[in-house]
Amino acid sequence: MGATASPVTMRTLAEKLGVSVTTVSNAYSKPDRLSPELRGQILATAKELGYCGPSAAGRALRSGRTDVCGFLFGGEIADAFADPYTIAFLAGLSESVERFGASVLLLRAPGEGDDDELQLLQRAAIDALVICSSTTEHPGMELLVQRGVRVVGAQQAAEGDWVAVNDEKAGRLIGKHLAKLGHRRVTVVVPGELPDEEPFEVAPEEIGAVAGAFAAERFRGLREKLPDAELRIVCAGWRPKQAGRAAAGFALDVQDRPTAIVAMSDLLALGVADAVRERGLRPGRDISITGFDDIPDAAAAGLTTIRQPATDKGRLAGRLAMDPDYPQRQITLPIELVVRSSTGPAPKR
Amino acid sequence: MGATASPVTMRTLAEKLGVSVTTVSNAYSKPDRLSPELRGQILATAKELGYCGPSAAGRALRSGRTDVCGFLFGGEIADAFADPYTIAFLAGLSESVERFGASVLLLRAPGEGDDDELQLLQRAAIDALVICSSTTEHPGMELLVQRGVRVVGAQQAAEGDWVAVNDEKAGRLIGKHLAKLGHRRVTVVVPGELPDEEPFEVAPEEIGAVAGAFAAERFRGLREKLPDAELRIVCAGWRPKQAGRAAAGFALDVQDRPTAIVAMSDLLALGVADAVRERGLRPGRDISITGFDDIPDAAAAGLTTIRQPATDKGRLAGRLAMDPDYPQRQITLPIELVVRSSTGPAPKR
DNA sequence: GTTGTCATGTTTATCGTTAAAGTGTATCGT
DNA sequence: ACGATACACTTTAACGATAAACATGACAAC
Repeated sequence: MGATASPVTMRTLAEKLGVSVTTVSNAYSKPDRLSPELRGQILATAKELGYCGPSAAGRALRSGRTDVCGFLFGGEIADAFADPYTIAFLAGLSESVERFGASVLLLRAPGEGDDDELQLLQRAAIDALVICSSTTEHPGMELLVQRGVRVVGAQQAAEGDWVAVNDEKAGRLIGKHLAKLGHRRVTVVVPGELPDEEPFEVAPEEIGAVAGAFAAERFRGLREKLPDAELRIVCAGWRPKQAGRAAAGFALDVQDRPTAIVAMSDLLALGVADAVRERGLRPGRDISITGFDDIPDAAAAGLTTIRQPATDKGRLAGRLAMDPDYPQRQITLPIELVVRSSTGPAPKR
Repeated sequence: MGATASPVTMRTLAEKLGVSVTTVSNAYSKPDRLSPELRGQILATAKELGYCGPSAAGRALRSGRTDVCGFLFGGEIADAFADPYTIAFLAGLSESVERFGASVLLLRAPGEGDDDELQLLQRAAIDALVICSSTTEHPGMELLVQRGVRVVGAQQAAEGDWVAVNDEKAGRLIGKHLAKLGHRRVTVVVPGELPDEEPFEVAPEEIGAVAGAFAAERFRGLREKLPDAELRIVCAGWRPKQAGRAAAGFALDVQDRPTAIVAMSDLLALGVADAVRERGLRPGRDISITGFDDIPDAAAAGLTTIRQPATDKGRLAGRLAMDPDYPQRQITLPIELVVRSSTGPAPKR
């Protein structure tokens, strides 16, 4: 009735049963430190009084653990989650984090000057942070680390924990494939922020800043296998349609169009393929297209791509995040070139 | 060096500046309660000492607020997030929750006997919980409410907070449309758990238990407008391919096949449409198909569907979740029948 | 001159839990 | 029969922050 929502705490239980609060606590977190009978009684009384386990706040404050793993992604949530790769990664992460009795907190990467976002990230109650976005460089990362948050990246680096693929090797695989097919004029489509919604050309030395270190690595590998090719780079935003427009503006509706387009993700590649077909061109014959990730749609679309184990990547990232004692802190996962119909010999002209 | 990570707290700042801890606290959470100069000093000192704002744990314990909104979804994360509707909802939710300076915590709905999942949900440090899954009925919901967590549903109910559409009306819209086109034999495809990976037929009175209350409501509306039609219900799992198999088994490869298939989501409808085309049948001519949600792919596929504002739904859910004073606690959003080419007159036979 | 109000702080008392150390009894090897 | 161990608890002391109430001086209103 008038009784305000009774705050049932461990103390309530302890008093009712005539035991110490610590014992109640142990009933939950250290079952082997009290007799099974007593533990049974405590749990039964808890159920009876409607006590639902140690309060997260109290536990977090005292023990320093929150059992929450942050998931940092760039850009808008709708864009990020539109990519099956991200979802597969998140699914793996969530699965493994769950095994440690923890949950995943969604966190948007703060923009350059965005102080609110930064605060949200800084103050977040998390034990660890998994970074899925293209860049591992983010404002305020050092503070997080200093705060004791384990940061796990998704790309290779000299220091820190990460689960990644060898992006340079991936670039080499694509480059070798295209070189063998005779391509000498290639346009690379990378993701990135579009200030005016318009795609723009990127200089090779700026590719890391625009699209992330992973793109720079892949480009390096590509260049290695196509040393004397004419390579251009276009930043195409995050969405497939934007990629289509970018391809149109910088690769399809130009004189001396490239014979191949290398997209940094399958999602972008599919957008490019659409634009190609709209112009009556045949992917793999008139122009070759490659993607990255090998999402399910890639197979259906016959897209040549690099397969990377997205779900495993997430799973391992979760493991590094939740288990500080896991020995191997830098993990490289295998990749594989999957050749389908979207690539073929460079047309002679 | 040997210095263990210094735990910089408000006290550190307070002592260094010779002010009270409360004042430091106020510098962060109640800026108008101290002079701007002092606040400036405090913040500057904070930066200098590497203090990154009030600890979430301490704040949560004392104030009772966590600035976290739970997002509860059913099934596997990969399945849930494969549906553009869910993502649009989540994007809206995330956007509005962010405006309140909070973040979103992913939580899986606990299965019947799954105690671990239940604990994860019960103990989660959240101020509010938004339920996106088909059912609002979940074990342990009362305890959450009792704990003071605001629960926001995504379907109509007599009590509690929700943001939803009128599902019965949606059913009527589809029913009326099909009735006018002369359909008298209709199979309804609903989502749900598949115990053996096999689709199965569902009795009308069980539809709520299998697929959720929303499906029952829609069926009721459908039945109202097709009073003397022959209606069958099939549970098809969560994925488009599963829906295709279900349609095959219960609607396409049977004698006296229905003239229309009503799917409870566009995702399922697209799976059905694929199965239909595989058999050389033409959607909208040989057999009519309807979906639900109006996801982007629906337009491309020419799918007749019910449009519902998924992102707005998420946004408003976030608002109800984070703002206990928001006056309207039960919100019905508009829907609209979008007729495309996947429906047409029932073929005579 | 008295009272009231405002701005700007401080003091005090927790929020609910767990780590660390301590207490008392039973069991065991020698 | 002795100290050593193990067990099953209890006591003590925080973890870091904020709500609520109280203090102080300035300034305005009457």
